[in-house]
Amino acid sequence: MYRSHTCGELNASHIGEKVTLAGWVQTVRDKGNLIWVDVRDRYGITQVVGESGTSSEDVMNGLKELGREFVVQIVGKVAERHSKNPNIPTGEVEILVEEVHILNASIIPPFTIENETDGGEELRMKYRYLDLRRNPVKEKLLLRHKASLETHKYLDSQGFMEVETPYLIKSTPEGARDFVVPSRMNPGEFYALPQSPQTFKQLLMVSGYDRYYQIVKCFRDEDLRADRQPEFTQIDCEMAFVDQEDVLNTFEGLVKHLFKTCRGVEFKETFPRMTYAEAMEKYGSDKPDIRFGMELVNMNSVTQGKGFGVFDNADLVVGIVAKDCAGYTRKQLDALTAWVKRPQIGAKGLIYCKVNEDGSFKSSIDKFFSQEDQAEWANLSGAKKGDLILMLSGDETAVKTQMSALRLHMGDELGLRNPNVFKPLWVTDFPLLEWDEETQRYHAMHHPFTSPKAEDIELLKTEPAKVRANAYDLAMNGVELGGGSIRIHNKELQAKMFELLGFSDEEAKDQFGFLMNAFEFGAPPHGGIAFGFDRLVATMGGSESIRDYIAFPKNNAGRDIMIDSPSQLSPEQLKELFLKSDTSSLS
RNA sequence: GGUCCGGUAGUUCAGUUGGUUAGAAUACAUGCCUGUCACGCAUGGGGUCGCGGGUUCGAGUCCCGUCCGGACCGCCA
Repeated sequence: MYRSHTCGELNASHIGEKVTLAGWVQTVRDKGNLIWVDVRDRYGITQVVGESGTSSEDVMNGLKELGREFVVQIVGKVAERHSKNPNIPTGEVEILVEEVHILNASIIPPFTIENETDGGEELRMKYRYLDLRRNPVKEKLLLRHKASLETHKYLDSQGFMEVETPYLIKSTPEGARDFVVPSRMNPGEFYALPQSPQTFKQLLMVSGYDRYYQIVKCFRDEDLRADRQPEFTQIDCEMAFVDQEDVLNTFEGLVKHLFKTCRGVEFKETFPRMTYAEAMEKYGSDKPDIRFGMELVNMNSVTQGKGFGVFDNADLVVGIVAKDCAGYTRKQLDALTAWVKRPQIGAKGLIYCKVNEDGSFKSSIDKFFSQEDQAEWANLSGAKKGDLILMLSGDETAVKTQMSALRLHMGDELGLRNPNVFKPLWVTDFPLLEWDEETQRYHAMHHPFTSPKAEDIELLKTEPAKVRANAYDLAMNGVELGGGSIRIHNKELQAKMFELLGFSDEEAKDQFGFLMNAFEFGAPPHGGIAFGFDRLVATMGGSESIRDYIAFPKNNAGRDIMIDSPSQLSPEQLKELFLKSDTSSLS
């Protein structure tokens, strides 16, 4: 027996007991005749102590040998402390050491294994197994575990059945770039790793498994972000004999359950809903952060036709009101202007208008607009005395995106984005298609299996861009947590969709023939949703980055710097896979 | 494919207008210390200033290139 207790469980009730602990040395505080060692494991920290005179010489010498992160086994008696430490659960007791066994030594760790580590990001990732010893990281992974467990519990309680689907599947041209795997047994052919189990879960509906779910890895070979990894986890769900209302209600239940059990946060109200069109109009985003207002205001009617060319030539002049910011200094306004002009945002400039406390107005374009004009701005935008109006102008789509970014930036700057406040929002009625300039064809906005709204089907022939889909997203705090749709379950309509998306009959049959065939054997009406599990957990934890919620994440170049992957293959391996090692043609 | 920021001791960072022997904190080592818990005190070791080239009497500092890391745009059905 290596241990009788963990390092997190001893308290005053154990005083006098003889115990054996095992764990890692957190710190040694050597005062010569008195040596304390903090022993740490997953469960906590327990202080052990040796005292010259009381403890044997062996014990004193043994304790003196210890260094950071040594693995030790301590045998001793639980005693009440002379001076207690109220900061830790075991702070009332300590172990009077009788035996010290070094189970393994450790070299000096490259960064301190403490809550507030001195290690930088790169170093912590390189030695991720050490980083994982730290409390803050451990707690994030525990939250993830808890969320996973509660997802299983909840969906099981609702009659959902988990079914595993294959990871080695077929590459399709739609959507994200596929990760591919060469097939040794089939020379020149490749599997693709799934971007999602989409087609499989639809086939399961045809099979009659009318409530399916899976917590599943998905793979997309696209560039990374703080909230995007090439392999990530989804809570993937599908239901048969449901309409959109059924799906939304069911999974609103899941999200409520998770926040209640994992965070102690209760959503009493039904989640608010907003159409895509409304979200774009009010927030310039399909995943608006509604923890704060600062809605976009169309200022065209009060800014155009006054001889200011920049506004007159714009499709859209859009404004937001920053509460109580009329006191912004020139320096602050210049910084905001520089911020929106960065290439990532791409605005040409930023117009401001201060609504002063005395009722006067001060804008960057006083030359073109009178005090009366500016009073109209305040009136339309709802700006009050002491507020600041910020305006951007230009092409409608671009300027809304820019203003959306500025709105979030102002929200951050004004402290309106509290990570411990959670504001969910269903966004519905997404467009079915979007025009892609590059390929000069329509792309499915969600995916090609999404059904159009019944009342818009006629538009498919005349104005495809205006067709709305039975598609929905769950946004929370400006993050897209999940999305789904009611699917097409009719072969003819599915064929029509492929046609609209520029597939020939041949291509559609070749790539999705199995699904089309299945639809001929009695496919039930069905629909579903998938949640980004990493994002969901990160959002619950109050973080915008999912990396800390993944045990072994990749860096922003898609590398795992700990195991140093990806890596090259030997010529023998390449030969076996019918691949050439020559990469010189790449440059 | 692109934009921005960073790279100096094991680690986190400072380093002035280009100018003497590159500093601090922490970590580490040694010694002292009987109630510490961020222990304290003293002493000590520790540097390819990412790499390559250039400008200069002189480069951590300026210029060019490159590598690595981070954030973002494009991309992500």
